Amino acid sequence: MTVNGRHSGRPTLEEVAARAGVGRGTVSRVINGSPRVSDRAKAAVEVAVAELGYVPNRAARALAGNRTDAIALVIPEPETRLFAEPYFSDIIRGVGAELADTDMQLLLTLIRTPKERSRFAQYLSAHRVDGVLLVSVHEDDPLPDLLEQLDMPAVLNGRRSDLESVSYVDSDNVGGARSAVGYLLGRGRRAVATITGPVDMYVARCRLDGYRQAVGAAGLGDDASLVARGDFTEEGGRRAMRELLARRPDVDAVFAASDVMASGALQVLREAGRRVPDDVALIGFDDSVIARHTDPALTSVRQPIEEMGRTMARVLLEEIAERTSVRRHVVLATELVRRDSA
Amino acid sequence: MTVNGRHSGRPTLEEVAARAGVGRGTVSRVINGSPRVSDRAKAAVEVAVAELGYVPNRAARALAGNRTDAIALVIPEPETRLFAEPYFSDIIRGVGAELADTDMQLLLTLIRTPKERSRFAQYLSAHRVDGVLLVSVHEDDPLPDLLEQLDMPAVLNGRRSDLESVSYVDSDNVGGARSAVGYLLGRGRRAVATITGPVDMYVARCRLDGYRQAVGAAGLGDDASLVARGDFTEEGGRRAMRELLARRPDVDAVFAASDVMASGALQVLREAGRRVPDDVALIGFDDSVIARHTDPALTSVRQPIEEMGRTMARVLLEEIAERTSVRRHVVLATELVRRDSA
DNA sequence: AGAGATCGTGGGAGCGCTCTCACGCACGGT
DNA sequence: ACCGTGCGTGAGAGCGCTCCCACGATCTCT
Repeated sequence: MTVNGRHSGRPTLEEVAARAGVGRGTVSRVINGSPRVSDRAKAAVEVAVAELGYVPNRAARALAGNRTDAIALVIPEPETRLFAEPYFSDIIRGVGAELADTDMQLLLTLIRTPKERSRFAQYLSAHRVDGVLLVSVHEDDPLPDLLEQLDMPAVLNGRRSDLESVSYVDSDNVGGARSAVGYLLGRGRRAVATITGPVDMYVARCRLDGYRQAVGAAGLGDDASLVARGDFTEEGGRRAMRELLARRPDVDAVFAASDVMASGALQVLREAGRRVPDDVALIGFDDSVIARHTDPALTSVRQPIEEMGRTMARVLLEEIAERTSVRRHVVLATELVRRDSA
Repeated sequence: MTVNGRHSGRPTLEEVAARAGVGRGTVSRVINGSPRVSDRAKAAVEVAVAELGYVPNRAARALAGNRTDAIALVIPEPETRLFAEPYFSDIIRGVGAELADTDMQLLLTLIRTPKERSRFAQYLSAHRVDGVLLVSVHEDDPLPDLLEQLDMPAVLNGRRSDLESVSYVDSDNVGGARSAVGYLLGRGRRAVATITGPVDMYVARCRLDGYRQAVGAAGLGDDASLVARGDFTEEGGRRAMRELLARRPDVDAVFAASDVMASGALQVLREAGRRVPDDVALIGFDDSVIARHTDPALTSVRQPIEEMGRTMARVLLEEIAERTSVRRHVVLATELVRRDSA
């Protein structure tokens, strides 16, 4: 049941050429959108392509053209679990949306063991993708450096530090934290505490910075007794909140650097008999599912995750297209989503 | 520059062969694990491969071998949002784990528009993947039929009906619902209601069936006034719960076919002044993040999602390996996770 | 001991593209 | 009229692999 052909497969370039009455080269030019083709030839080829239902063979193209038309989305596993839940799918949604009109393929690569990491390095040097999207980079992650060294187009989601050299797309963690704390201060709260993430994570430091900036801008001194260290887990949030309550019984607002920690803090506040938001206002970060389901629902800082995914893909495609290795750094704005907890 | 000289790329099969002092064919046999190679030749090749850091060129292999060593994970978009959030990442985690020791690539394909759907169909007929993993099939989804028609190895996550012909991996929705309801009955609840999903979804019907089986087994009649229809949304859960409360003020337990609906029901119960679990016991389904963060935390039926992902991948690989198209149907057990709501 | 069967092996013939080059042909300028 | 100059074009030469066939060497079995 092959169209009218002798062999049992998909039509090839050659067959299209024969049908259109042109050479292989001309068909190739039309397929790849080269301008140096006469209108007549182009039309003929397009007809033949349509009639035969021709679709280029990716492998052949990759082999001849020395490219792959594929990019990898790399996810270091340990992270995934920690993530605010919709994060992952939102990033993918964004990347997918941006890639939809391209014929780039999206390869998913999970890395959870050192073995898989080195496997991936090998993978990269075998040039099996045209570019890499790296989610949730750690400060001590060697992958970005490897990517840079191999001169492989790459875009990080987040960055390792202020000095990040590899291209990245990040959300404005500092600004988000600052506006959350600013909001609390604006509502007359005076003893505004914060529960931080692990301070060896850049993103945690940024949120703490934002807190400090807002507090400083309000003319309040930097009071260490209002800063408790968490670790982005619920239990960590509980612990930090207990600490805060012990140190500063007068606390009237808390900015937690993640919804998960805020959720933990909320439990402790309730147990301690503090009403939220009446006695203590509470703001989280991430605007995750959790935020909508706690009682009261959490006011939280939303990151434009899907937009980040889209931007990452766009930036990567640009970087692949122009072969120069100009780094791009994009920081997207966050948004304070007001609910009931503050 | 490339003919037989040192070119600037990765080592090729040919170079490995030269270095090992054997022919191209022999190297290929070693690489692909063919048994018909002498130990001596095999050792020599392995040394050469290691020394040169040889990694086979995927495109060349695909072109010559007429396969791709890639499978697609297809996600119909409208669904994704509905999903209990960790679902998606858990499936991916499972698939990834199973694929880790293979050199199969995982391609992610989002389908959100009819245009993308037809694009994907074309993609399939161009044979760009060796197999397909299809998440969250709808009953009227034409994709599985297309897959079957193209004779493309495929595994569904869930099934369209009892008569599903394509291979699938599903969780035991009927059994999960039955055990949840059985648990409620076992604790002495007598007016056990259920909030169903949309009845045009197979999974929703299964959970309703499980409910009916448990109620029937307890010798209680099938009481339509205890069945309220939801739609897997929170608002649907609220509406159904109000309905239930109006019809049966004596209701003392509710089995909701999803955590999201259970969360909605919980709000209505609280507003109505019913204590959970004292007055009304409540069980959800999915064991999602939400379940852990409501107050009280939801007892819920857990699906082994990651295990489903793993199984899907394993089944697909088998199906690709043996070219026969024997269908496989795997149903994995669920587990009742007891928390505070029942 | 001879005839087959079996094994390991090398290398030719592609797989379906892209790249490149050289060939016409139509122009413009002189 | 002449010669460039440019454009559109066809086709050869690979890209790096797998498949397959044929070859000699070894191993059976009568």
